[in-house]
Amino acid sequence: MTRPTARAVAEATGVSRTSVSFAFNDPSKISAETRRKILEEADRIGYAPHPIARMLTNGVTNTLGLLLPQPIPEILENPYYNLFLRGVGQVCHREGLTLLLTPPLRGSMLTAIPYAAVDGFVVTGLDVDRGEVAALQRRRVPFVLVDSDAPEGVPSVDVNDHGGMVSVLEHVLQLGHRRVAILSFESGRDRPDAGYRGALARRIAGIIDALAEYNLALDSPGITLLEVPCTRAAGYHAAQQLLTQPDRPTAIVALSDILALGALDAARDANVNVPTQLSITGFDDQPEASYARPQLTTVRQSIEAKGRVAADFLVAAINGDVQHPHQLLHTALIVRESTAVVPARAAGRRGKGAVCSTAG
Amino acid sequence: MTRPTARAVAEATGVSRTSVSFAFNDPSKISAETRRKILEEADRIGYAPHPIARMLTNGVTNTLGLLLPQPIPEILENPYYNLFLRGVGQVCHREGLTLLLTPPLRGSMLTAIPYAAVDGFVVTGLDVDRGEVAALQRRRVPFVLVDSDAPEGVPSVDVNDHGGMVSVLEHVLQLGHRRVAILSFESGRDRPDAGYRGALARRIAGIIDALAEYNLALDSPGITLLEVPCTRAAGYHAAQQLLTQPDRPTAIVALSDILALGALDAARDANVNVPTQLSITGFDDQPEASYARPQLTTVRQSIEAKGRVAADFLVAAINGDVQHPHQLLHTALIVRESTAVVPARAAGRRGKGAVCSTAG
DNA sequence: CTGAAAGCGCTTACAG
DNA sequence: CTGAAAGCGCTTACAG
Repeated sequence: MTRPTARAVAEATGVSRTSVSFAFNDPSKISAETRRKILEEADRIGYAPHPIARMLTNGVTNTLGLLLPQPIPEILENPYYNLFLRGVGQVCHREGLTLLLTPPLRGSMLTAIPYAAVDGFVVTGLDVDRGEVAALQRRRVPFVLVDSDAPEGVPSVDVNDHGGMVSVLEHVLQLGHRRVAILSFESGRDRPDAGYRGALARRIAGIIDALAEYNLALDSPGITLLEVPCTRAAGYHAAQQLLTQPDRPTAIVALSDILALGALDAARDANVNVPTQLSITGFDDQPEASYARPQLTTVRQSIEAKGRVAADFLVAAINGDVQHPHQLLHTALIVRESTAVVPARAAGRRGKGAVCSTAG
Repeated sequence: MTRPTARAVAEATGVSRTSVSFAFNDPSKISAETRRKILEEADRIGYAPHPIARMLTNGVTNTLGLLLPQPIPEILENPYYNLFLRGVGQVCHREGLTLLLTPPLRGSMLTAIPYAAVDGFVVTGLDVDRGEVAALQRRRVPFVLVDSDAPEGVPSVDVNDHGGMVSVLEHVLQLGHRRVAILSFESGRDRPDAGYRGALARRIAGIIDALAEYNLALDSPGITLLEVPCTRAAGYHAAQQLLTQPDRPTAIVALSDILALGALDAARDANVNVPTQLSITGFDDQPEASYARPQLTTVRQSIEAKGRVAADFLVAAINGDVQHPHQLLHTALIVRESTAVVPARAAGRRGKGAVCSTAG
């Protein structure tokens, strides 16, 4: 019942364990006949070199680790990660590597690291504030940071979150919308006052800057910021809430397509026409965005490219490349069918409201 | 630049390597003070026990392997695997395990096995004909077979493919359809004459049985069987082809939702109304099936449950449970909006065609 | 409570 | 072309 070892093959074949190893790893060092005998016996008893012993000796696992911020089932619910995984998977395919999904252990991403048999990590969703990067560096394991705030000495991949957010919000404001709900995914901050980090921080900054051009701010009347879990259902419920408010928003700017699609569902069920009565925008440009009806106006980023570039950087780092490349991928505003000029009635109401408040 | 070892910690702290190991694995065996000193030094130099050395010694990896029939990027394009992975992921989460995605190595699933540092494999999409199972068994690695033709001594999980297929095809035939295109995903057979295997074989058998009730067969006039890659695009193109035929089918029965959704896209673009001019059915009941317009009539199977049960069985096998459970999950016909009685014109034409052929 | 020693299963210079 | 030996880094009975 116990696994066959090289010793068993060696004894049955009458050769040394060295020869058995050579049969698998360097056939040029033994005779063809010896090799044939060894492989035949190995096949017969089901022997293959123990992968872990081999990894220990060779110091190579041929496995890329993907350090995740949430348990695997939650990660896979998010289409974002599906695309990201594909990008990483492309590199795995090209390089002949396996991919280890490494969720947090006892609630901590860092704790999971020393248990993973990998050559390096692609790190996504890490809160990089409190010494996490330093801890990672001390481990002497190659890694690449994605969508974080990477310090100089660490390879990293990001997208132009700030620019993307500015462009979509400008688009909405140009259409005349002034009652705008920002639908954000949860920040993963420990405390509400901890401040935003990484990609989300850059998107929020983009929102603030775009609003400022119109003399608005996050706390201006008519501007709302909601944080919800990053699921279609959460987008649905948040939008449902918003649509029942007396002075409901004329535009919902979501920080993720999945949230925007949920909002689209809610509008349909509430018989609110998009875009004539309500504009909705997303972020990501996932395939779903163009399958939706109306097709979603959104910010395109190539999530797949992000995964691919991150894995490329990791492979380079594993191969001893001492560069620490930072790549910033571009974003682009994709205007489709889900945005339109603010409804006349709402614009009128807005005017009236402004007069009222001036009078009051 | 080299990784710190237990020896380094031991020397810096003035204790033996044994004590260092105990500090991490069995604190009860050393004094609290000694432990504190060791952990402090370990943290300072970034030491943690080498995961691979630990795996070799302990004989446990805390990793589940998922043996895949295609490269990772292709797998992730298929929403089926997303759901399946979630099910497996749930068990990983519950048990505190990581998940290794193991694609074929040099084109072979079997070749990939001896390189993976895992405690066992969930095996999906394996062609179980030619001794693959025997090879797997000889390795003495626990594994669970999914959607295959598992022999008695091997844990396995399947769904009622045959019954599901019978019920959906009966539904379509009862609605009067006699020009029916079966849209199948590719079988992965080496040769066209190799015969179907596993789940696909059972579905095809279900089709044949349902047709037989109506005195039809796969090669009856009006019945078509197409094999295409399992992607939305392939479903689209296949349906596009079918819809331009002179005697185009009045129903498309797809063996997968993703194919059916592609067919739905094609019908919309060809201005063919579903279901009044064309009925379309799927298989799986993925979330997309009910988001689609019209909502898709399909066969429900719980892909997620399949993954979960398979992983449960694997965990049991790893824990030395010597049972070899086989589980057959149920399927159910879900009638929604994409099926309707055969169009009168087509029914008429069919009648006329029959008369003609009799006359001819 | 601590330490010297064996063992997990392999690979690979090195000597023959 | 083949074999004895060291080493990869750890864990854990066992003796002190």
